[in-house]
Amino acid sequence: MAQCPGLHQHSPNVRDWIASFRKGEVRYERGDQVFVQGTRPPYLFTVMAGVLMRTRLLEDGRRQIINFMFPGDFIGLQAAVDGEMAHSVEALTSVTLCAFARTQFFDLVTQQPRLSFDLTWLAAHEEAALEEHIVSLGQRNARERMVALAVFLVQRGLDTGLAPAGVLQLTITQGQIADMLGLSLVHTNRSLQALRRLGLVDWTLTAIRIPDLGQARRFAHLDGGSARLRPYI
Amino acid sequence: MAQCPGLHQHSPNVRDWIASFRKGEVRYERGDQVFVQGTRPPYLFTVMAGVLMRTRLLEDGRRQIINFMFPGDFIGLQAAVDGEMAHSVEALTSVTLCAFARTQFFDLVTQQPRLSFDLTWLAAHEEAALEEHIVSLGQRNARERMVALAVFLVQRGLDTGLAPAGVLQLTITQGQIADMLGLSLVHTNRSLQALRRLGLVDWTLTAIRIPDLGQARRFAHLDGGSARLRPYI
DNA sequence: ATGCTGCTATGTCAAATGACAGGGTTTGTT
DNA sequence: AACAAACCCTGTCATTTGACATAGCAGCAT
Repeated sequence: MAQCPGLHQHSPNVRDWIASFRKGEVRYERGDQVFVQGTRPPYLFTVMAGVLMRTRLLEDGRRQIINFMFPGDFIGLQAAVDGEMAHSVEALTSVTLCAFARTQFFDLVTQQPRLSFDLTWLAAHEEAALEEHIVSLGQRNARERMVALAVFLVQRGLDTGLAPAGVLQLTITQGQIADMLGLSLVHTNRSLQALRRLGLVDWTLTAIRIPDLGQARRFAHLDGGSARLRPYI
Repeated sequence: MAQCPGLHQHSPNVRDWIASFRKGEVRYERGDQVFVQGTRPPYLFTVMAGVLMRTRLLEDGRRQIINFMFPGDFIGLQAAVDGEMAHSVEALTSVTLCAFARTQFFDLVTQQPRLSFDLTWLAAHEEAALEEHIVSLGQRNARERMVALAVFLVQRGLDTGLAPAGVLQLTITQGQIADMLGLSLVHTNRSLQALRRLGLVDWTLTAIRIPDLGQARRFAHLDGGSARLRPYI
């Protein structure tokens, strides 16, 4: 199993069990849909490398990006207990995923206490991330939202070793930023320019650069997040 | 343990284990803080009766209401794995909670596969609810958001037997609605009046009335949610 | 009665954000 | 070279939402 800095390793016997449980690795390229909203996926995944996004479509075409997923994240928890997907998952970079059969999910929770705890840990932290996103959408204006998102992404990049120099190399279009933050594309563009002029965040198509993380955090009214060791399933 | 319609019951031995695990019942009145953001609570809770809300404060006084909690919900998952609360929890009605020691949380996940699965189920559904809320905040305008929230609350009321006649008796101020939907109080007031005039939702201080649930769902671009049997921890 | 508190309502104006329309650049394809 | 497809950028104007100030109304204590 691939090593990834920032993620803890399991004991040998847990690793054995994982090895028997997993159904192999899958690879997707940027733009590929891993899950499609409304379908019943037979497999669940763990992200081993790459970045993805979780999106939700309304019937009239509006799209909301719910969150981004980094190495270590579990894809399909909701499908695991409900069957049908309420959102889609799409690759933002080349990704490699580790696949599990959905029907075995119950066994995982039941027979592997340690993994079950890790799963709970991941679920709790995903919830915390969504909470933060809700605070952004509800209370912060366009610029604050952008800075908050940029800080979040760079922080996750740092945690998972994807942003070694404090610069996250990740191609996200302004349209995607707009759909994540609930803003129009035009307003997103203007706000990004403003932040660039202010020297707070330099966000281009292919990279996010934050000159001063502390200053950015203060601007967006974020409390300093401490790095955490994420579990790996 | 109190019976609550819409929640499934456990087998006798699981009930025994729960009985030994729980530390007793607690009662709070409207306005009481069950958890305070930034503290490390020694207890976790299950909601047995009543309604609460989860809120998040920014240092400059802005407040975001994250979600509402109904009977069957688990309070403190994030504190269980992290220790420190990222949000506050406040009672909206008289509530009775079932308390567990936080230090025993690991035992619950480890030793009770069935309960561990239920916990995962609850976490997944809480995540889905937050997802829906994010879609509201990001993509829906003021009126759509309000209708979406009203439908969500009435649906949860129906599921948990709190809204027998399709009318949810629950006192929520316009200020709270505003803080939930990320709108100003004044705009919330005007939008509520508009919805009342349109006959879509009649939301007063003490009750939410939706004359035609299907129509309301269509207005807010919500897909019809099916009732689910929620687990009880 | 008086004042107080928390909540809902209204009027007026300002600021944030969205809609539409069009132009520019890069990249890849034929 | 010509074209097309994605992007990013800019100008102008409309709409949504927020800010501020004020009034009314019920409950409640003195």
